[in-house]
Amino acid sequence: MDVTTIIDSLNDAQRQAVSSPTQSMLVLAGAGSGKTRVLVHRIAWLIKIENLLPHNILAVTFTNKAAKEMRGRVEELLNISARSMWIGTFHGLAHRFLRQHNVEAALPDGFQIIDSEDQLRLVKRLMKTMGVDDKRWPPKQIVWFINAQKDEGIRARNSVAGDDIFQQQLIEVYAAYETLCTRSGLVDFAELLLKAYETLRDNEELLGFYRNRFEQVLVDEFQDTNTIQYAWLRLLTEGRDNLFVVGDDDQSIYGWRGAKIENMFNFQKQYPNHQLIRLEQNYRSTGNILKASNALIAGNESRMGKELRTADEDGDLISLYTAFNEQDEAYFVVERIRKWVAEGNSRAHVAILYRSNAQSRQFEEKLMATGTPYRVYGGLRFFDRMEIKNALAYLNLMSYKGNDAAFERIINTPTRGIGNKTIDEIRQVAKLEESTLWAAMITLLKANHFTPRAENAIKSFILLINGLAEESIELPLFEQVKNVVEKSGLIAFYKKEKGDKGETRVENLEELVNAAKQFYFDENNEEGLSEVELFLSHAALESGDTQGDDFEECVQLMTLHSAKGLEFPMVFMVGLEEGLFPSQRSVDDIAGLEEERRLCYVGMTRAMKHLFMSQAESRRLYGKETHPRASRFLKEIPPKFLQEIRVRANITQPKIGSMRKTAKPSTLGTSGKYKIGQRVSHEKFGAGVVLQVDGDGAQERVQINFQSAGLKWLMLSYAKLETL
DNA sequence: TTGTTCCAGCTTTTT
DNA sequence: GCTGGAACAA
Repeated sequence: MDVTTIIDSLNDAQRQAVSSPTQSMLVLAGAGSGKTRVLVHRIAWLIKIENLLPHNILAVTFTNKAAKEMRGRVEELLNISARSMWIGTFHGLAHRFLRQHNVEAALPDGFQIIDSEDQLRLVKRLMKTMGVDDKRWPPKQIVWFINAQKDEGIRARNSVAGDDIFQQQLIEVYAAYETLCTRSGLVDFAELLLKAYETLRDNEELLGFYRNRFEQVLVDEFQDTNTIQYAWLRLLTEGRDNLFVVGDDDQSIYGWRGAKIENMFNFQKQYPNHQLIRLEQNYRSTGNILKASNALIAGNESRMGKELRTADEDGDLISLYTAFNEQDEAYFVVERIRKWVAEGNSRAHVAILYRSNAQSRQFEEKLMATGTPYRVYGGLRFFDRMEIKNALAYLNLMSYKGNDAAFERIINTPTRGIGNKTIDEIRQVAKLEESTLWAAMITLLKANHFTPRAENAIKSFILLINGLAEESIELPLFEQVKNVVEKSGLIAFYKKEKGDKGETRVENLEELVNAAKQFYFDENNEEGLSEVELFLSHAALESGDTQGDDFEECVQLMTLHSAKGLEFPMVFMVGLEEGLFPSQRSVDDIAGLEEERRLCYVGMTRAMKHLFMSQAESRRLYGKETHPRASRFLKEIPPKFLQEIRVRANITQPKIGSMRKTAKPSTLGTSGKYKIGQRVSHEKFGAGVVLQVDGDGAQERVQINFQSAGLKWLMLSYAKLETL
């Protein structure tokens, strides 16, 4: 292996970043400038040229997907196994660290991870037993407070409220929540980070060991780090000056969940010997798109300064479409996509990006009506589904009886006659005795407290859990899962649920067994976990990708946030209206507005060749017709990069007063052919009855109630309908 | 224990 | 205007 394989394919700036000796470095990597490439090649350089062992490298990312990709690419480039290298997410690495040092961290051996949903449930429960008014202190807000405190490294005991009663209550719940988690061996996401930080900070030996071990610490998406993550990185690299961070202040879009863009500025002060490298060569977009993006982001005050260049030609101008309403907007977008596909292009190369998830519906409807395959990102993930979480709760409780979150979840799921009253009694005793729910249940049982009926139910519950746990010892993972899913009665329970829902749930449970079958168990895992434990941690920390990856042959729909890191030849940014984008809730302060502008920048820089931006003059929002003004961002893009598209020259724009009519489909049935009540047949959906007619000309569509396929809206110009 | 009805709330998301 | 959750009734 010689140097050339590692640096030949790089440009000057990239090469400089990759080939410097181990030291602190800040790589300002613009969109599409080969950021991941630099990280991968940097690691390769460290191993091959600086002779570092993979074991001596720490690389941190934000998503599992990024971590996986980086490891894979390093292995591919060097043709080695990088298994001993610590590459992972902040949470994943903190988890591994805590498993290895659970004694020092004062965590029980089998501690378990809870996700945000379980966290909220616990807090709600807790507030009820504490008698906290959930009107004045909405549980969501309390959870937000707790996590924000933890992100800042503040424990309940260090939280200061002063005379503020409201604040005092928040802290009181925080403290109680901490106690509850400690007692039941539960660790939430923020806790993983905070606990890892504290353990390292307070244990000189450990700190010395890890500082010594990691010759270079690399961080991806540094602009997204929060206070505690940066503090942890600083601990690890203090005195060594070996922190290599890559980030882009212009793409910081997660400030609202604690990311501190200031970390980038602070880094420059706190690592005075660092080298600063700017990657400004863009390999993604054509000239006009890039120049327009540069112009937009230049409107932000707090930036480190960076201007992307491309060797590519100017290419298309950005197309701007002002739609009459959101229907029209969706129609326009879908039409353009159809045209593009008809010209022989791939659907998978098209993305529709919106500010909020609710906007996807219009596009889905139109795509569906035209029979265009599409995929929406960012829905419920596999491991987040109720039925899956219930099944996992059984496994959790079996391996750790103290897990109150799991206990609450399944004590009466499926219903087994343990009602609210009984559970409340158990909760009371648990609170009184400061014990776990499981222990409280046993106490009450021994005290002959329950009515015969409840007693029976509880006994059989205990028998079930213990029985499952015993049987499991001998079984391979997937058999355990299968066993649990069947014997817990979950399958039977969901089979009874009517409609497709129950059926899907049963299928998902079967899929869970499948997932367990395919789960790769590394017996020598550094966490030192058993197969089930590892599977459960995996489920909690990697609940399944929502990030777009395996692009099937379909149009990609996602929020601007989830588009970060991706690229598409053709991009539609929709809903560029004041109040929507920038969001109404961000326009009040400069920081919020700048983040929105960065979001817009992120969206624009996703486009490789064709960028469309659209707005609607009228939009239904929360059931009300609104007439938003064009987004300020559209005005911030120099007009020379824009080209207005007018496709409705021959459509008279209705006056504002008459707009309501268009929105109310049934009043506007103009079709001569299809009247309400008309029976029709469709080649795919079969026979049905026309319920509503809407729009005219090319936009005319009808709603049909199909006997087998249910309600559908169909565009008349595409749907092949026959009157019966 | 389940089904119904009412009511609040309503960016962005990973782990 | 829709949805999810909680309160209530049967």
